[in-house]
Amino acid sequence: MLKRLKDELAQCLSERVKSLWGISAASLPEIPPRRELGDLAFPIALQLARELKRSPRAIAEEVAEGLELPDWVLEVRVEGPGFLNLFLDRSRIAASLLENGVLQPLDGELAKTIVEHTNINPNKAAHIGHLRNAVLGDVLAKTLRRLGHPVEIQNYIDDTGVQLADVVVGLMDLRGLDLEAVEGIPEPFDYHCWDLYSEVRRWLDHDPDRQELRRLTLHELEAGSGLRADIGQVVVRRILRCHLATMRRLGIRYDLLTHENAILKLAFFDNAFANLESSGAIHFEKEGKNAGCWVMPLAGSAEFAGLEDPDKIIVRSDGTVTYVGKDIAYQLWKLGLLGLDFHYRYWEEEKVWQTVVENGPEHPTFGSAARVVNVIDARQSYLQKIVRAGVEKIGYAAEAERSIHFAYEMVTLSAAAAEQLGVSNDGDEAKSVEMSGRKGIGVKADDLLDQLESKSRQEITSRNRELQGQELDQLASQIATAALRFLMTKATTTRIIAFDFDEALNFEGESGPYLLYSLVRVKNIRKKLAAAGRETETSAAATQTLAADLWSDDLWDLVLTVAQLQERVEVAASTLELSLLARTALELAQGFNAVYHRHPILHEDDAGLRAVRLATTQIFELGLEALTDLLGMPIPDRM
RNA sequence: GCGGCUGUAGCUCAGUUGGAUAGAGCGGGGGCUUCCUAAGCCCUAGGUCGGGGGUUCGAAUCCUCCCAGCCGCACCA
Repeated sequence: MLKRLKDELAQCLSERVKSLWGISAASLPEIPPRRELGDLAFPIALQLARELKRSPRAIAEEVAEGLELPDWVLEVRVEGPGFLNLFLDRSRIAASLLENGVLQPLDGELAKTIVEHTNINPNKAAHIGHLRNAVLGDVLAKTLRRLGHPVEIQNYIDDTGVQLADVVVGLMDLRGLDLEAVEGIPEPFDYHCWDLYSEVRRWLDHDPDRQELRRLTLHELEAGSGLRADIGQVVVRRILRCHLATMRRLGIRYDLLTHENAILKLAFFDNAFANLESSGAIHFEKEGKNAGCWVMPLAGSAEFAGLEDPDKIIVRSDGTVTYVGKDIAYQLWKLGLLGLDFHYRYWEEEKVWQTVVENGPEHPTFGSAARVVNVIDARQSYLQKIVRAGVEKIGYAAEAERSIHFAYEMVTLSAAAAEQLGVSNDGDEAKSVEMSGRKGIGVKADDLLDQLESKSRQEITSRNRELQGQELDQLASQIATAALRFLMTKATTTRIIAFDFDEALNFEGESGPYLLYSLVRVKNIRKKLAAAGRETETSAAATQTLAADLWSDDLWDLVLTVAQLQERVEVAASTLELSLLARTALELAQGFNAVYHRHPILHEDDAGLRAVRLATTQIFELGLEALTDLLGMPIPDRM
């Protein structure tokens, strides 16, 4: 809501400047650092000082003199070097937040967005690096939906790749298991494969002749027939079930699982190839080191300046298609430009749609989005750029523009975490260590969640000794989920997270539990007020009539932050910087906890003070609940 | 070599389009519980914003040159 007020004020000011000096000037307000300076600050006089060759303060004075402003601005002052500061009608703004809510969908009909995330290779347990991807993707999807975008969430399953092939080789050739034996491996199957994968990698490296087994397996996986393909299918199904269960612990779900084998079987690439060839995006190389390949030239585009090899191979000399080639075809499908569709089947046990090769039953429409956001870590920026360039070269410049790579930095293990896991970091005491599925180095997602739940349980029982059983389990799970999701979202996307056990398991300070705790406090206040027979809330109408001096700066600060929520959520969604949501949530909780100690409600006898504190508490709750909802943090009833 | 990211308190990090006294958490020191849950609050110490130069009324933020670290630049994904 504040945004509309800001725009209106900016308009007033620019008209004022125009009438005074005939200059067009636009100035957006900032929030002054301290509340006694005002609620909104326009630096317009500072910007004009040069042009008008006058002191900023004098300009500001002149603008302020006789300035007509909307009636919810109570006072205008010139402050500091020449800021034009405004004081707002606190009761009115608070009332408006209670009346209209704190977060509205955007205006107009919005086009469909596909958010693709998680994309874990189905050959081992998920680790905490995968969690960063899934949490960011999920928070983005939730945020877009809340803003009114239709969103389809996809999870891409590479069920024909080398990683899967290696595990199949491990099961069959290293362990000597048949189909039935693989089915019989006890849970947790993903943990079993985690160990097997690193073991088979060593086994393969040990004797180069064994590479032939991998090649054979890969071939069968791609063809989709043979015992190796059958065992591969079992592995994919079992691992996928583990991954979906892990993600469900975090409240993460998908609309569609897209399987690579369907892309191959349905010959998606053939269509894409025809487009790539006829548009001249790729050509057949007759000589040189890429002889026999179909390549996409990248030279000439500034984006790819300075590459050693300016040509990207799309079809190999043996006729097989590279990852990038398949991904271009898939991206075209997502944008509705391929002219082919998958078949679909509903996976009953997992309650999710997945792509299949044969004609399936009635299904919802998938794909064909106006915008596609691929959540993939920053190491793959180069490949994502090529995919985008491919779409563009075919002639879909606008669609390429709406193919967005949501890049984020990876999760590594802090030096301390590496040491606790017994992983070497090359003798450098302070160095963090990259995780590696191939080497079996990493913290498994379920292990971390278990630890977080155990810690939560311990904290809860130390305060609520009577709690046990299902209720305790649920609270512990909620708190663990919140802790983890907050941990993954509070970091800015450009920063590598060096995962540390102590930090992750710390429930104090800048943590998910800290946020939840402040909301639980609000619930408790309401319970106690009800028990004492007092009003449990202040209505919007009553808030509007509260005397201005009841709003102390600390209460008002909280309201003002909530008033900025809409703008911040919109910025977070459009810039893909979701840490802004987490930071704002933290700012609210910190503000509230301070207010909580200074301004008791239950034990305050003055009705006016009780009303204004209660109104502030309600507004805080609206704000923080909106944010925790976007962050996917469940709110426990007690802690 | 080319491209991307990073460098801010002992540690982990925020810092909106250049603005008012550079902030938070952890850790350190000190305090707060007959009163809505101490997963909390308050006080305190701690800074050459990697370095030099420049633009500006004003620079952590923009430009430029250095220095350091991480990532990427396959007929792997």
